[in-house]
Formats: sequence, C-alpha cells, structure tokens
Amino acid sequence: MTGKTIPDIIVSRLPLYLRSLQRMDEENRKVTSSQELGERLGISAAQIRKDLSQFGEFGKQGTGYNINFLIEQLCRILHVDQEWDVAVIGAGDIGNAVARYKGFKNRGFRVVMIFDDDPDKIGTQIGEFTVSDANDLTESIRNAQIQVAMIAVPGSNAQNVADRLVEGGIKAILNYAPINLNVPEDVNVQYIDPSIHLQRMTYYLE
Amino acid sequence: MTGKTIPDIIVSRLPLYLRSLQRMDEENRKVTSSQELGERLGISAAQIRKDLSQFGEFGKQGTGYNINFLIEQLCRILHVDQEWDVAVIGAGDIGNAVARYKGFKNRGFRVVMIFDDDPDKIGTQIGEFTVSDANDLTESIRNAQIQVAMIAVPGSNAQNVADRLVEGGIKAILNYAPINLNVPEDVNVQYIDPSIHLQRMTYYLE
DNA sequence: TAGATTGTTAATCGATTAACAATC
DNA sequence: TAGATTGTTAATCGATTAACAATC
Repeated sequence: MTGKTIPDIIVSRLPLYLRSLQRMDEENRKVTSSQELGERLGISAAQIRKDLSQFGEFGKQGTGYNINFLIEQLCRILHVDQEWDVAVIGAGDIGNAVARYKGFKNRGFRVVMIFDDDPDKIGTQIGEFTVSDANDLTESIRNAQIQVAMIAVPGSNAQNVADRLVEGGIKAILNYAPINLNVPEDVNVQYIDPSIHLQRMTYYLE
Repeated sequence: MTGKTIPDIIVSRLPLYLRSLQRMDEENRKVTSSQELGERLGISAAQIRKDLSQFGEFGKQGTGYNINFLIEQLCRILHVDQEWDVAVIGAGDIGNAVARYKGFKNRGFRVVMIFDDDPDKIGTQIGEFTVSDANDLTESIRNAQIQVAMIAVPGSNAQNVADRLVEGGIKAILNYAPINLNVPEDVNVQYIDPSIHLQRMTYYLE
C-alpha cells in the first residue's frame, strides 16, 4: 500500500526543520516547540505542526517535541538515515569547492568521485579524490550504483553531462550550471544559480 | 505613488524567465511565446502571461514576445539594468569559487571585494582580487556603498559577519553558510545550502 | 483573411492560518 | 492542578488554471 502523496512544498520545508533541529542539538537543547522552531525559521507554528502531522504524531501536548527523536524521524522521512554516495562532475572552482565541502557531514551525503574532461586535470588530486576521466562517467556511476550527482560544468556542457548521468542511472541531480535541464520524469533536478537568488533580491532594492 | 505590491512568488520566477530569454537570445532567437517559455521551464503558459501582465503589456497577440524587448523589461523590473557591486566574505573554497565565478557577467553583478580573517590569507591574490582584512569589513563596505554581499564563512561565524554587514549598510545577503540569519526587516537574505536541495530530492528516492 | 497568441476574467484548486478540544 | 502545547478541523486566503474576447 502506498501512503497519500505529500505536496512538494511540504517536503521542501522538512530539510529546513531538520537543519534547525540539528543546530539545537549541537547547542545541547533537548526539547523545542513549534513556536520556537517557527520563530527561528520565519514560519508559522501552525504550519510546522501541520507539516509534521502529515507523517505522524511526533510531539507531546504541553511539552513540545523531543529534538533527538524528531531529528531521527525527519532523517528517516527524508531518507538521510543513510549516506548517499555522490558524484561530482566538473573539477573547476565550483567542483573543487563542492568536492572539498565539509558541510555534507551528518547531512546524509558523501562525495565519492569527481570527473573532468580536461586531460590536464584528469589524474590530479582534489582533496582526497583523484579526478577521473569524464569519458568513463556513465560506466563508472552505473558500476558504483550512484544515484545522486552534482553538475559543476559550464552551461554549454551541462545538458550533455545530464544525459550521460541519466543513462548511468542517476535519479537526483543538483545542477550548478545556469541552464534548465531536460531529464526524464523519474529524475529529480534542483538548481543552484547565485545570480537567480541575487536578482530576486535586487528587485526590492532601489 | 507606489504601485501595488507584487507577491514574492511571482518575483521569484522573473529571474528564471530572464535567464531562459537570455539563452534564447544567445541562440539568436528573436521572438518567443508564453507556451515555448513555459515548456522550457516547466511552468504553464497561463502563469507566465499572468506574471508578466503584473508589470505591463509586453507581448503582441498572434506573434508572442520580442525576446530582446522582454529581456530589457525584465532587467529593468529586477533592477539589473545596472551592475551591482558585490562583497564576498570568506576566502575559503566557496569564497574562492564565487569570487572567480564568470557567471555574474551580464546578470547584473560584479564582485569587487573579498574578505577573510585568516592572517595567512589576507593580502593574497584570488583571481583579480587581493584578500582584505575582515576587521575592516563594516567600514569598507560602508565607504564603497555596497548593498549586496555573499557570506562564505563557516556557520559559526556567519551571524557575526551578517551583523557587521548590516551595520555597514548591506541590504541583500546571499548566505552559503548552513544557518538561518537574523537580520532587520529591511535586509533581504537568500540561502544556498546544497544539503537542503539534496535532501529535498532523496525524499523521493528509495 | 485565417491562424495564432496575448491579456484578463472567473472558476478552481491548494496552501495557510486561526481556533480549540485533547492531554501531557 | 494549572499552564502549555499538540494535532486537527474549518475558515480564510492566495495562487493557478481554463477559457475566451481582442487583435496582431
């Protein structure tokens, strides 16, 4: 039996809840309330309770939510109670930063491969990784059964890379290239483009 | 007189329209339609027409939208018919990548300063910039009248950096640190956290 | 002209909020 | 117990879509 479908707008808030809770945990906090969480995130308490109630009853009337317990539940819901192997494609400045990024620790992800098509880069060391030949991309990720990838190549190559990732079995792509990717329906894409974020803010400036 | 307030959800789509149109322009396309734009972006044609109609009548019945003209209009609306000077705080891997990023070209932004508090980094060269002492942060951005900044420091320092940016007059912050920032109401913040994007996708994976 | 596509209205759909009984 | 906070319902609010007259 399949449970009811949760709206993506709710799913998109769960990682934010999780991140705040993990921060509270680092501060050695034990319990919190929908109100406190809402204040930290700029989200209404009612919405947080409603969102969480889609997945179960995680709180206690009168006292609120046990932080550790709620972290566990959210990790389970978001499938980050495991570590996902991630392939990085592109060993330029962005690929470099992403491959060496410490921020995936305890968040459910681990970079395991980095690819580039530049012969001068192939075989060189980036952090703990040796840059692989992008020609082997499809085969390598298929063999390693990797489902998550990050694209950090120029826009002109991004669609081609995406096609090969999909061929290799990738199901989730985080794309740093400033273009929209065409992928099959069962492949998820998220975009990071700093210019897009900045333009959304300059609208409000003079 | 102040025009009616446009919902932020509409504002958030305008940069996506602009990016697609600029790509069409690079392909030497001259006109497009709400339908074509919608297909490229995965957004309904009706919504695109509705969004644009908040700001004026930019199309022609029967023929669609002149790409160059619509680009001009969107640049004006988003206030990127000018180039905004941007300060980068943090000269680690991410600050490095952002400072050297070529993708701000023609998008309305130009990095002009980069700061760090590490004595070993201060004075060194990153691309065309010399790393400045983060102690001078507030004064430097105030003197240069910079309104836009990107935070690329560890989470533990991000709130402190944000406070000093606000003190210096910053009105828009793009935050790469994985924490929520508290800032005054008139300061806009956007967040980039790859783990958040990835977790939103792993929800849908097995 | 005929065909195409806009801008806009009204209808639909979905998300958020307010309120409160339940209960820790 | 009294106070606090949940989970949930119903009401409100806002966003999206369908449809079409206008017109290029």
